[in-house]
Amino acid sequence: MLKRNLPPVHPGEILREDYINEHNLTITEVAEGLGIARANLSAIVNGRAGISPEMAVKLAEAFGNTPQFWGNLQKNYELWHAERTVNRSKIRHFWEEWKGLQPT
Amino acid sequence: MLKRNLPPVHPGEILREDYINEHNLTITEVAEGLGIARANLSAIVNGRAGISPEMAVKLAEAFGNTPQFWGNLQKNYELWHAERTVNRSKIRHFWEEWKGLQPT
DNA sequence: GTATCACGTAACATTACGCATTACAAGATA
DNA sequence: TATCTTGTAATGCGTAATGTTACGTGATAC
Repeated sequence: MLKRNLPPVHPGEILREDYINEHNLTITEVAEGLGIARANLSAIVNGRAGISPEMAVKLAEAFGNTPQFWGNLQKNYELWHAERTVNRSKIRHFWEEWKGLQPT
Repeated sequence: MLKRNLPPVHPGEILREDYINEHNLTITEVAEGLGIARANLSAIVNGRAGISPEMAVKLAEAFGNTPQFWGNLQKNYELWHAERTVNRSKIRHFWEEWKGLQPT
């Protein structure tokens, strides 16, 4: 298992570079194709909004991949930031009290 | 790849059954161990709240598994509901216009 | 050269949700 | 009976996603 030290790119950046720019699409064009507002898509690709579960489904439908793909990008992004935000120091380690029952 | 037809259990249910009940813990006890309010944990295990990224980190720290574990449970739960909520009928299939460039 | 249009982004309002605080009901215990 | 513990609901706050509206910029039409 490999620990990442570098912050994962915002899913919106991948959306912009690998799907919009790569295929010479515009934000307006894609927003219309997804049935959402331009402002909404603009916020996503600029990192000012995340990819909601509903948006993940729409993106998958439009770009021929899975909602899991977009959901994973978003989840990894959020978890990476949460891991360095949350103060773990005062959390009780229940699993150490179980001696031999720890899941992976 | 296997398509699930049955709704995934709410992550809070797994938390309650496999971690709290299984080890004879109480909501009060676990909430204190996590450093959160009882009401907060109660809402989660009763399906009235989801597991946030921050909560996933805390649960992993307390129970000896990974934030990814809890994050995946939550993501799968949300995506399953989003898939049957979102109206895909009017979404443009950009990938069909790319002919041979579809990602998996 | 000015007017119009398309495009991208910001501002605002609405809605939903995670979380803390508070209040309440039920059961156990002194 | 009174007090304490436990679980849950109600309330308020902050944050975030979304749609609508507005604004600035560049291209195109006249």
